[in-house]
Amino acid sequence: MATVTDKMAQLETACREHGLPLTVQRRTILEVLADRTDHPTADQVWEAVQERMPGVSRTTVYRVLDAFVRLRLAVKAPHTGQSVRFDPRTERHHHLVCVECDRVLDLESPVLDGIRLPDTKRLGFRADDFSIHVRGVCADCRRRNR
Amino acid sequence: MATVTDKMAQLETACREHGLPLTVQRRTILEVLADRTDHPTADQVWEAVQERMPGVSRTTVYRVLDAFVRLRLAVKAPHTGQSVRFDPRTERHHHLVCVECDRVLDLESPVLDGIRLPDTKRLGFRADDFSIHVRGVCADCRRRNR
DNA sequence: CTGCCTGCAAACGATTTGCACCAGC
DNA sequence: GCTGGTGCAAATCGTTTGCAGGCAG
Repeated sequence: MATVTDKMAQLETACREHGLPLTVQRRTILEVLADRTDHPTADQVWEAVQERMPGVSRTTVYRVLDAFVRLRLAVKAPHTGQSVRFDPRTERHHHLVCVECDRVLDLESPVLDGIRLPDTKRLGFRADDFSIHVRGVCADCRRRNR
Repeated sequence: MATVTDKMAQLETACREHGLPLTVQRRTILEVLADRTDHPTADQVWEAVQERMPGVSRTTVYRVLDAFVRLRLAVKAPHTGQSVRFDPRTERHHHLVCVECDRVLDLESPVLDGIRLPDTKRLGFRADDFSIHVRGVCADCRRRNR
C-alpha cells in the first residue's frame, strides 16, 4: 500500500511529465487525501485541507481532485449517493458500503483480487479492472440500531 | 428476471402491507422504471414519465423512487458520478461501467453470483449482498474513439 | 516572461422542503 | 372524512464556469 511519501513522489513525477506546475495547494490536497481511507467527498477534503492551510478555496479542491484523477493519482470510488467520492488507492481493492450511513470501508482480499471475469467482448465492452461492492451494515450502525 | 407485470404485483402487495395508497403516479413511475436496464437517474425517469403522463412533477418522481427503495422494489445502483441511479433489479447481478460516458450495463454471471466473500465479521461489518463493478470502455465509446 | 493555477462570485444541476390542495381507502 | 400523496415554488447542496490577478518554471 502506497504511503503518503510515495504519493508525493508520484505527484512530482506526474507534474514534471505533463509540464504542470507543482503548487503548494496540490501538495497539501494530496497529503490530506493520501492519508485517508474513508473515500471522502470533495467537500470533506476541503474541510480537512482548511486545518492545514486555511484559505484554500473549494473551487481549487474540486479542480485539483479532478486533476489527480486525470493524472491517475486517485480514482473516483463507486457509491450510491449524490456526491463524488475520491480514493487515493489506485491498485485493485474492494469496498464494504454501509447502507445506513453511506460509509465506505476498504476490503483487502487477494482471493477476490484474483477472480477471473467472464468474457465481455461479445458485448463490445473492454474491461480494464473491477472491484467488489459489498452492501451491508457497519459496526457503528449495528451498535446504534440496538 | 422480473417482468413489468411482476413488478406491478409487487407494488400492490407492498402498498397493501404498508397501508399506503396505490396512486396512478406510483404505477406509472414503476412501469417506466421496470422497463429499463440502463440504471436511469431520477431526472431521466421523470423525462420518460412525461411521455406517458404529462404533468407529473419532478418532486413526485424523486419521492416515489425513494419510496420504491424503502419498499425494496428497486435499489440505488453504485456509480461514480453525482446523480443517484436507480435499478429495478433487486436480485444479485453485476455491472459494466463505462469510464468515458458513465453508461451502466448489466452483467449476468452465475459464476460471479456464487463467489464466496471473505469473512467481514472481524471488522464488525454485516455483509448482506454484493455486486461486481467492472470498469472499462463500452462499445459506442470504443467506436467513437477511432 | 508565459502559461497554467488560484480565488472569488455567480451560474448551474441535482435534490429536498414547506405548504396548500387533492385523492385513495 | 382521515391519512398520506402530489404539485408548486423556494431553499439547499454539490459542482462548474468566467474572469482578474498570482506564482512556478
